[in-house]
Amino acid sequence: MAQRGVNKVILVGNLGQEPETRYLPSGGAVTNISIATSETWKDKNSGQMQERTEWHRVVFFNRLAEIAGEYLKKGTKVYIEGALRTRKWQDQSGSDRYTTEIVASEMQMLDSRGGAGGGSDDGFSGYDQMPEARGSAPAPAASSSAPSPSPAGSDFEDDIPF
Amino acid sequence: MAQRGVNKVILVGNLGQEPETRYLPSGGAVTNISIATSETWKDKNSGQMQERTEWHRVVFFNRLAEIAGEYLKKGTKVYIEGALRTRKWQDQSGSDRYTTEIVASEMQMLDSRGGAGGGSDDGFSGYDQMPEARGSAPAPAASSSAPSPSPAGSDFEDDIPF
Amino acid sequence: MAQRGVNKVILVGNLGQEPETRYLPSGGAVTNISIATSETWKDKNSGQMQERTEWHRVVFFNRLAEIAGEYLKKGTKVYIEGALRTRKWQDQSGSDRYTTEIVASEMQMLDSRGGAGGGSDDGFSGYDQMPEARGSAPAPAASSSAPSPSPAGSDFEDDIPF
Amino acid sequence: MAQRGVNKVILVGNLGQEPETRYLPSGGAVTNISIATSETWKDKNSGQMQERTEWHRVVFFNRLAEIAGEYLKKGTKVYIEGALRTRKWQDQSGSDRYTTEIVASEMQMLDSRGGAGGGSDDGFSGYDQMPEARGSAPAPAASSSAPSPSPAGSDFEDDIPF
DNA sequence: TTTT
DNA sequence: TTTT
Repeated sequence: MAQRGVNKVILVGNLGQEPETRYLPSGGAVTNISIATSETWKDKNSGQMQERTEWHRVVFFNRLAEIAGEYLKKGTKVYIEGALRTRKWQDQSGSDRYTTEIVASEMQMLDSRGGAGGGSDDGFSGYDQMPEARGSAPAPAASSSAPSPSPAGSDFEDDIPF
Repeated sequence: MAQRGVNKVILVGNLGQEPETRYLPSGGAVTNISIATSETWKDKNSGQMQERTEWHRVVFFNRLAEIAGEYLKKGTKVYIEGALRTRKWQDQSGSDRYTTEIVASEMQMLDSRGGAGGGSDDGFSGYDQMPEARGSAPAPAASSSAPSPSPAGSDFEDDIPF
Repeated sequence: MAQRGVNKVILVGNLGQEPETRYLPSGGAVTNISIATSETWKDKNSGQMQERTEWHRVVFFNRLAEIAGEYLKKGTKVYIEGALRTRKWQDQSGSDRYTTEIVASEMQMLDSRGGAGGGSDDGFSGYDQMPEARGSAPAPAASSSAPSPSPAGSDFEDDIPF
Repeated sequence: MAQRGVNKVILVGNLGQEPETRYLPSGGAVTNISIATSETWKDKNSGQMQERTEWHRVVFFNRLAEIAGEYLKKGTKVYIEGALRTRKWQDQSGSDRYTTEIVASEMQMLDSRGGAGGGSDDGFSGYDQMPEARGSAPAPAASSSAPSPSPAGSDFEDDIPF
């Protein structure tokens, strides 16, 4: 609820594999995806182009997890906003391990209309059925949620500007 | 509630004057502040240092507006997260004018404890009483709100990592 | 070169019209685009869905301006990173007017490869020919430029992690 | 130099300990810091306030590394902008480990004037001597660098707006 | 109008 | 003026 400091991550990348959704004892959904970003540069010594791909583990909770699990696919390009979280866990030998993930609070699909006019027999056509959403807490039985910046009431007229 | 595209602004700057709070007919608070950011560079021709200050109009609604109106002061350094909104209005001659503002959805005071050891007889000491908050909609009688990134439930233990 | 405070804008939206490129006396290119972001919400009173579209003026300089002018088209979805700048100008009656723009420092095209394997007879296939770039200053005869986050040298091996 | 996708992190937090600077064989500086962000929330079941602190490993290269090593101290509040990078390394038993860090590309000190009028006998008074900077690549012998958004040339007059 |  |  309250934040001290700022912990914000913004990613745009493509899913490297299908999302994985599981359910907590509380019933809340948890979906994990892995998305890639990459950078290329020319090596100063060899003059050769180099490429480096970074993989990001992203986790969604609750309603966002359900949406992500349903609409995201391997290869989908997504915009993700979230926060860094490093989890501690034990490997088989009992020693501590740490994994850093992005806990998503917002997601938007960036691919256009489900594939150039063809196919998509599940009827999903891009932005029509929930391809964007705001997150909520992974707390037990938490509901989805989502307010914020948001529309001006009738007290503030807002027209097309320029 | 739903966003198509991303419209995000992040600012860190100082208030140029005292915040101004007013109330809508609905009872909701609206606070305006103006904050400065600046950049300096060396002019290529003259070799002289140049400075340019940018002023940003920021508007808060509802609960955030009350907090901003109460805790921010002229000179305060703040972190603001919000969205761009261009409002249309008419000047005295009836011609259209446009003003672009940042509708704040999150705010954090960045100054440390209440001001150089002196005064501050209201007992406010920096981070102790609400110096950070999340926004909600300027809709009539909207409540404050605030979900997001958020705490891990007991299903995910999270300790100090390194 | 030096920044006091933070002045950052992140946008993802579609161009409402073709980019407009012009050249400064110095020879530097300047490209303007207008991109839309929108939000929808259910009105509390009427229960009706509402939509509000926000239009953002974005300006590119120099190399980025050339790339934007060449590759962006009406309808293109783009990621933009930049800074807010409010310009003062005089209208025909000589009175002061202000226009707020986003001075782009980074741009990425988000549309996928010109349509699922078909067509695209101009040979442009998405990411292959410059659809992303970093900006530089609008200073006279400024060159393009662009370092930052960046690749790890051989001192830091970086492989695929998970 | 070129980015495919977006990999951006924005942090505001305090250093948990003194920065650690070392030098690569190439002569380039590398500074590591650890900064904390935290969030508090009320537990739904117990009604108790909970707090969770997240620690972020941040690494600076070259010129930024020198500045960070010189000016940042334990407790300093900083704004960091950077990119996520997961490094692979081997522990003593030879098994693979991964560490995720933020490679800083921009840094700003947010603490005000060196301590409320008192002390600071090194003469450092906040923003006067390099408390903000942009990063460059960790490549061998890389120089510092860094342009971007940036000042308008004389072709664009930019005055105080409102 | 801030801040350095 | 875009997009869904």
